[in-house]
Amino acid sequence: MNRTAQREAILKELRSVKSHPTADELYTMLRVKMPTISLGTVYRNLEQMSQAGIVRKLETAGKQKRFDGDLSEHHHVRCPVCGAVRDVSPGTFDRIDREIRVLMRDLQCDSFYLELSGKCRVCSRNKDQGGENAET
Amino acid sequence: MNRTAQREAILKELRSVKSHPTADELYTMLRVKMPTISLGTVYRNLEQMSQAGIVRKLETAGKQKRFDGDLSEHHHVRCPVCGAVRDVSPGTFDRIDREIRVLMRDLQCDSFYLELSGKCRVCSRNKDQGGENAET
DNA sequence: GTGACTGCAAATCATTTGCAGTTCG
DNA sequence: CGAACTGCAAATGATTTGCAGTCAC
Repeated sequence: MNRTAQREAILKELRSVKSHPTADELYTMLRVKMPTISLGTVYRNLEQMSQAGIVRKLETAGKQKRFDGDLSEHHHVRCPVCGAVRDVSPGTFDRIDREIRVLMRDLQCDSFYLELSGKCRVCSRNKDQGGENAET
Repeated sequence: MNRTAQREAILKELRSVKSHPTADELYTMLRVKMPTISLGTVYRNLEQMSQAGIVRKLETAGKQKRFDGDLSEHHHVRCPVCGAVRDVSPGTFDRIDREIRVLMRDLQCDSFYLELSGKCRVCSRNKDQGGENAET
């Protein structure tokens, strides 16, 4: 894998945010500093880097894939209304993670994905009920 | 919600299989008995019935949504190679489920989705390595 | 030099939607 | 009858791909 300005910018941007952006969001963010970068390039590099294990492609529900530059083991909470994803403090699930891994052996599984669902700050505030634009 | 032949056929078919089919797979299966049904109708009804809580739309990874006619609480194992989904025997995770629900309170979450990843029977057999058509 | 990479545009895939005609209650 | 529903075809949205030119090593 070669070293290119685009790839480095993508990785740097992804690592600098906590928002688990989609490819498209990342593209928008990147264009500020690098106006000629193309969406295709962003997709290609994210795919490539997640194959290489440099970034993580989240297996979230919702149609758009989200990416995470933080490779440490941790779980996510996804807002069912707007789709935003936030981290669960690492450690919170340590005990549970261990127990799950034990069961995985019997089931011949080698990994798992645990996603919690809970409204984000913004969407809880909008208590105007909330049947408008739900995802999933 | 009206009662229509199409909707009943969809529900019956979904309940009769253990495969967690995609809308498209269901469409193919249904055409045998009901050759004029349209894919749009299958999508519309699955969405409608999952809203109504009659069927479950799975939050699996992978681009195509999968549906489950079994409403009982249980988890799934997804084959990372072919995307097939199978059930984990109910009960297996009871203890873990309870523990997760306790943590959910603190995190202001109201549900969670746990998906295990493990090769299905067919794909494990194909030990011709397996880098061909992986999903995710 | 040449293989990896880029921007761009067109293609693909899953899903959704508009519409005109049907069916259910 | 009027609302809910259907088949069909066209539209949408996310992601992928082909291509011709460019850059890294």
